[in-house]
Amino acid sequence: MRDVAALAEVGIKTVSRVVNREANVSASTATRVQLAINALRYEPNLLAGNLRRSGQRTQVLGLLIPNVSNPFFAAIHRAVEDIALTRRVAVFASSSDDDPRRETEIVSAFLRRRADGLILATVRPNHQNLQLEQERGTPFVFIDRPPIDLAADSVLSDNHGGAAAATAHLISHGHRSIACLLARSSLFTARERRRGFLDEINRCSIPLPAGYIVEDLTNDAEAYAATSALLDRTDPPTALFCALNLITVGAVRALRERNLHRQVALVGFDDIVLAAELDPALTVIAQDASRIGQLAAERVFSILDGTSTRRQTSVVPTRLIPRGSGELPCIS
Amino acid sequence: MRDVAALAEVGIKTVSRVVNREANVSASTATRVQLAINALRYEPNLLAGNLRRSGQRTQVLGLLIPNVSNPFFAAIHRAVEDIALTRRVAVFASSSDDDPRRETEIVSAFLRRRADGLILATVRPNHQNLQLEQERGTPFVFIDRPPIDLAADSVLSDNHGGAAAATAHLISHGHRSIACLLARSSLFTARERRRGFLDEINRCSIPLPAGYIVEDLTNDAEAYAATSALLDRTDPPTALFCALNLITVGAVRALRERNLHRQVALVGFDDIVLAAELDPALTVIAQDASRIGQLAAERVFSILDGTSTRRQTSVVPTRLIPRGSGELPCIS
DNA sequence: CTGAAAGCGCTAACAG
DNA sequence: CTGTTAGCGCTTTCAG
Repeated sequence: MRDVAALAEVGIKTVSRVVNREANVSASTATRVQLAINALRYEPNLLAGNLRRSGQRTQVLGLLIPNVSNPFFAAIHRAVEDIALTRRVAVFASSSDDDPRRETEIVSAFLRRRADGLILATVRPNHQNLQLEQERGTPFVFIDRPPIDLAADSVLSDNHGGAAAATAHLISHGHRSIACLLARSSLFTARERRRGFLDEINRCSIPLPAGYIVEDLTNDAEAYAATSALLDRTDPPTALFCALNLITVGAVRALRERNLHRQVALVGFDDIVLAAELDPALTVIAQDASRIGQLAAERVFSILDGTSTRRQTSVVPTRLIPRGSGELPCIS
Repeated sequence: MRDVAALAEVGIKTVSRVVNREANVSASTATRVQLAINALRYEPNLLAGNLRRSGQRTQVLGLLIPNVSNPFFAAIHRAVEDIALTRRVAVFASSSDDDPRRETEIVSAFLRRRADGLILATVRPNHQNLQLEQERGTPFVFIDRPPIDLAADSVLSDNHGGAAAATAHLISHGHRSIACLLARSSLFTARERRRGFLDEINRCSIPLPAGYIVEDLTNDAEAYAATSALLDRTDPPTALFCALNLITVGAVRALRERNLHRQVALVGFDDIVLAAELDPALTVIAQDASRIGQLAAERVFSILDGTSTRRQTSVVPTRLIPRGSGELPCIS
């Protein structure tokens, strides 16, 4: 900036004014400065500027998700990025692998870099450590999973409603023998979907044999094994509710291997690429990832702007997409 | 930091030493400082520190890709993140939507934030604007697509080899009537895959009717339409080479709609979730996205470390995964 | 082993 | 309309 000022033969503050499009610069001076900027290919140092700038804003958001390459969370990431871009804010996206230690490390890295706000899909069992930082004015918005012991904003999917809708859908097609495959029960989403499933099962007085609820599935291989075991029972289920996209993939593989994919009904949670091209096409409960990301980012900015009045928890609706696999009738 | 120093009753520089694990601090002083840090929940301001720190490193990388929620590029992102994490470097990931203007905007935002290095999947027709910045010492590594008129490192897939292998595979299964569906020809990858396809077609003296090469497909809907048109010809192809994951999705839909999916062979470029569960399962040319991301990140750091001797272009091999759709014999 | 002074590149507050 | 001075939070340099 000093070099630009020297070349344009003005004070350093005038350069600052031109760069920040402040008022009180004559047109002729402004063009002279702009010429110098172009000649020197000067890019202002945003970091240095923000150090002194009012509010100490860094124009940076931190986004913590289980995996940047998980389609659901990548879609959230994209939505956050789009909202941030309208305010010229950049986004740090990091993968926690659902590991609490890694999460702590990453959040600390965001804080060291003075991110203006954080959007977190957390796995930590508590969030007391964030309270002080929150009181200092850093907005925290929790997505997909609520904070445990911290009063903070959150944006969640309607996990309970979606799971209940999936279960009701299977029941309405005659099924009375429905198994449920779930992710790690330490995850809020897994517990909520379990609750939705059970509530509907109980409401309709559907019997639930021991072992029909399988929990703590972490990947498609485990889901494949669990589905295989279910199908090989003497009392196999006639329908499956798969409460996670990766679980659906594993279950489909097990069904196809036994040539049962046209007999055993299936509803998955979360939409998947090519789901419509399978035979039968997959019936799913779709989550609105874009909406979640959008709401979370808007929430961060409204807290930053002081527009947000009080803490909110938003629940984003899910949508049942019938495509075939969930409409297979009960044949036994 | 001043508050910590006051509480621990030491000089500010001593706090700095403890924070940065520098030598020359007595154990007793160190613990006193550490206690104060914990009490105040002090997080050092990395931005302020980097302003003066030698080398002016910000510990930040900028990653520009077409879309953070595209599975191929999201996998690259994840790999870059993992390499960066080992050096405590954070990653800005931004989506260009393959829009040159948006790309320019994003690159400039990275530069203003003084990213230590940039990894770019570019769509710009020229890169002269980056030359000065490169000479100033900022490492640029191009992924997926090489820079046009800038001497810089790049990490690419073996597009030509993969496309040739796909084509040879179809030919070896008896096909003599093969259509090729391609992405925007402004993209390096599309042109290379076209070249691979054509080279193999010519090498084997396979006839190529007019219209068998469809270019500039941007999404699955366009691919669906283009495939439909091909299949409705009086001389329809017996095999398809789909040079992009989204194109494969659209083509599969068109085939299934006509109930031709078990007759017309198909090889796709890029692997897809559920590809193995389709009927027939999809034969694809898989790219090694993780490897691309890993190599690119390592390259950035080796330039930063001064370890890299001279500019390199790495070509990451592709791999043909036969699953069924590419092995359908020619029946006409 | 410890701390005071200077300064990274920029903006805030004020004076001309 | 323009420039000067101080200082953001930290690291460097150098003197105790």
